[in-house]
Amino acid sequence: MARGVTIADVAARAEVAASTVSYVLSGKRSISPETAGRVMRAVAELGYHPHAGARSLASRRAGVLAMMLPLRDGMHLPVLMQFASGAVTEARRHDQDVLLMTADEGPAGLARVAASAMVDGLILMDVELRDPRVETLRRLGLPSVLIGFPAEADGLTCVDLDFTAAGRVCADYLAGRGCEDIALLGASEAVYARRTGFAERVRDGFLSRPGPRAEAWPCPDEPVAVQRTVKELLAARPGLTGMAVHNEPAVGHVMHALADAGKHVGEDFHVVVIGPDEVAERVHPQLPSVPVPAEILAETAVRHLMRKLDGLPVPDATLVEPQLTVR
Amino acid sequence: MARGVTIADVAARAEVAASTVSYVLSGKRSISPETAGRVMRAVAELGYHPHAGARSLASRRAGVLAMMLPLRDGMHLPVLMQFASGAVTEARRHDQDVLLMTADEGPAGLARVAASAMVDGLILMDVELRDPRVETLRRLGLPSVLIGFPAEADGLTCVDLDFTAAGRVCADYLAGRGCEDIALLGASEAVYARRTGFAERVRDGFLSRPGPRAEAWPCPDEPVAVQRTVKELLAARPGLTGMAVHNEPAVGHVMHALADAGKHVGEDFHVVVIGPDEVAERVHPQLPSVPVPAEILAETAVRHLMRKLDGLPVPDATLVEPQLTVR
DNA sequence: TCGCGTCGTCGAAGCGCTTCGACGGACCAC
DNA sequence: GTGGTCCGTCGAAGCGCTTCGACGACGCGA
Repeated sequence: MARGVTIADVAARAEVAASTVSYVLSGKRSISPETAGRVMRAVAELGYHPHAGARSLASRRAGVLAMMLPLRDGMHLPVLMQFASGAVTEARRHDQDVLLMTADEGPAGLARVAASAMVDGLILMDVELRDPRVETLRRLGLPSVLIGFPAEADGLTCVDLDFTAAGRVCADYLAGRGCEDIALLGASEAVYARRTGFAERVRDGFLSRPGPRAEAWPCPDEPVAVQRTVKELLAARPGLTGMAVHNEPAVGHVMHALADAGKHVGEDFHVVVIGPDEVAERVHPQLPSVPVPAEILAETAVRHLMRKLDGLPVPDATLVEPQLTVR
Repeated sequence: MARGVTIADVAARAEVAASTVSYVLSGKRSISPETAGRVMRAVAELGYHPHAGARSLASRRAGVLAMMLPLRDGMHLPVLMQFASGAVTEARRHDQDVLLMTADEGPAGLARVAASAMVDGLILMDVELRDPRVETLRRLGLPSVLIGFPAEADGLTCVDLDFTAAGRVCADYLAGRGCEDIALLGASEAVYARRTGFAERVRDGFLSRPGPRAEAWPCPDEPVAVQRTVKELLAARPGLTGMAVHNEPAVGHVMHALADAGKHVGEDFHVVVIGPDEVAERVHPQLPSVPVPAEILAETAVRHLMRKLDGLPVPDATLVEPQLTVR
């Protein structure tokens, strides 16, 4: 491989000054069409790509966005991946690259990438109510967008699924199937205790719908416990005909327990999942679901971040509408 | 936020030349303990982090690895995510960051990051037998490690699960449970047709075990088709008592079909999954599985890549041993 | 005593790019 | 014709770092 084509090579070939090449490429000064043409041709012929380091040094813009993902537990892996994929795709549309960080780097990691001018902005995923990274973020002044809402969100740009609406959509769906007695099988108690954010909001939305009699139960993750919980729920509410499940690992076991209890899902009993499509597709029968729209969230986050980098205004809070997929 | 602490600030505070600071930090020349101590103290007090762009410009090392993931179909999302996570974690141990790229950028993307000196090396995931990126990679001479094996792997560094061994492990497991008549329910025909790599290898490994009577069937992904396939298989092989399933979306439906056919999995019939833990855990009963060891592959890949960057020798091909998880 | 090798440190020269100020030349209005 | 504006282009000055060569100071053997 050649020792790297520099702007000087391009300039020489196009018979202009290096600064002219720079201006052609950035469009920051007007250049005559002939000159620009010659430059562009030279660029193409030489396969020139500006040296990222040099560019970031001179222009104080790295062309890179950092994305910090939670990597222990927390959100569901496929969703995370969709998110990452969506973010990269959208970032490339803005000519940015994406640096992947894991949450275990914590606040120090943020300080590091900020101080080293390695990235221009940051997307922080899976933000918890009391998140130590948020304070660091404020102090660093690094432009950022959060997925999720911390307790004190003032001055921050946050994006998330409208979980309240998601809960309501599920209740609506069940009501629409004629259910008059429904329940939400939620996350485990631990989740409610920890990041008291979306789990509550789903519940509130679910319970807010006037009409059917509704109730919310927390639900553990382990197979046996799931079966027990379902059994108890059915015993406590004999008239139950519909259920929303907001607990991915439990879905398969819920279905099993319902079958054991003699319920025919899709016929005399209705189930809707709040979770990824895969989960809802891989049980029998396949279920309707309200997934976290990871791609949309990612795109929105990147778009907002780019606007901030360009000094444009963005809304503080953005709630994305849930979409029910019927199967 | 301050306008960035530079090496000059550190030098001033430690009362040495900037070059001395640089040498302390890189260890490339010997520095007296006293001086080094003063420098390190200044670094800590000022919270100095070298400017990544400047460093890469001057040293021709970016401190960044690129990771190119397939983002349409292909590998299973959670595995990809585990992989990404493992790679980032391992990369940080070597003081490297990870840039995320998607395969849709294709060869041009490789050329771009290579020419812009944005990254020092590359990890290419989910390499197919005939992969257009491989040729570009050869031409660019960018140090790289592939996950998967292309048709012509000479001169490349490749890492992958030993799929043949994985197939054998499954056959072993079933034989160990006393099964004398077993089958492999594999990927859909399309997968066999496309990236004729691991699907075949699993099959060969599975069939290679002497002992039980064994056979391999391709299997579609759609619920109904899965059920039909299982039904046909059972009809064709009435004595069948064990099955390995190498098809993630199908697992749940296979279980359903087996139940319909009156088989009691875990008792008179045995099933083992080649796929992620989640899939095997979320059916009833939970199944033993041989997952793709994403973290190990990622770590191995990063480690190999770092060795290449340091000019050390690495094996051309590395096959990671499969591990069976019994539940 | 002198010369020479070592060690620790410094200064300066880039790395490749952006950006600022300047400078001809063309064009316009008077 | 003269002066004032643009317009398109250029040259040079950094951006913050690494690295090379040099240079005192010191210790050693002759």
